[in-house]
Amino acid sequence: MPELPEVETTRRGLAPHVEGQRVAAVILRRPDLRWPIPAEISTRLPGRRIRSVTRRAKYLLLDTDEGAALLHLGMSGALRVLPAATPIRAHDHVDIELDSGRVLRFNDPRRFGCLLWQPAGETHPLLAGLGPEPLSDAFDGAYLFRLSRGRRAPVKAFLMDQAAVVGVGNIYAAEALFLAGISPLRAAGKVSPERYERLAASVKTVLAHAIERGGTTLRDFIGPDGSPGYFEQELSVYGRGGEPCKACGRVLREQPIGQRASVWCPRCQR
DNA sequence: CTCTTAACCTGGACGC
DNA sequence: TGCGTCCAGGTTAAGA
Repeated sequence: MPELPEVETTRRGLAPHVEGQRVAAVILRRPDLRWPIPAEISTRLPGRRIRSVTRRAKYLLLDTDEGAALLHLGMSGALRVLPAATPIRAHDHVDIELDSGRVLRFNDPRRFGCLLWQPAGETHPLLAGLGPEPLSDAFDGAYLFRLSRGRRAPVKAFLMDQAAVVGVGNIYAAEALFLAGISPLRAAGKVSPERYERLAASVKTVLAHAIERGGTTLRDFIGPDGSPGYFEQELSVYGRGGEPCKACGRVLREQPIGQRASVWCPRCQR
């Protein structure tokens, strides 16, 4: 469930406890997540020092000199740093034990997440086709406008396409489109350059603000220290179908777009 | 290419 | 209390 802000919140919480630590052991309790966990996680990771914890799109990378452990939280995954003796709970699939005596524990009820290995100097195939980071300078209105020409899919689906821009999921796509005043149903190829400037700026604003708040906690998400995120208190449209628009009072419309629940204000968003 | 659809898996909420 | 149904923050694979 985590979108970019939740993954970034996880990264920031993890980093101080994980960076510089040597991996003492890896315990796999459930070797089949979305994909089987490759042998390298058991053979290459133990004994290596974790140089840094980085993020690309919604993936987290534990970087070592030999390569990187590549983690995705899927819809329901969570990473926590815990004392080594912490009792195992349901869906605690992987432990990465650290020299500090603590353990990095991966819990994922739905098992849509993954734990893969990226050899040093290589780019994992899953990372190869990703679009730019939304908070980078490479992502702006001109980029969105150019890429969207000729596209007939709804702009909301375009915005959630990780090949177009990474990190924007169902919550923040809805919020950014509201902030930009653009209907999620509008064809991506029919949005003007001016409105794409507004959309790019809205995406950056919404994501940066959500990161400041520690992400959005709806059901599953908890930060690495066990605390919830506080951004849900500021959601304008997501999850508010049938309720009044906070800007104009009009009843918010709800309708699936691309098989994802979508909410928007028919007056504020055109 | 672009776009749509089904599928992966589990738990919680809701209606009867 | 129990059971069936629907829904959920993501992503890929397959097909049109």
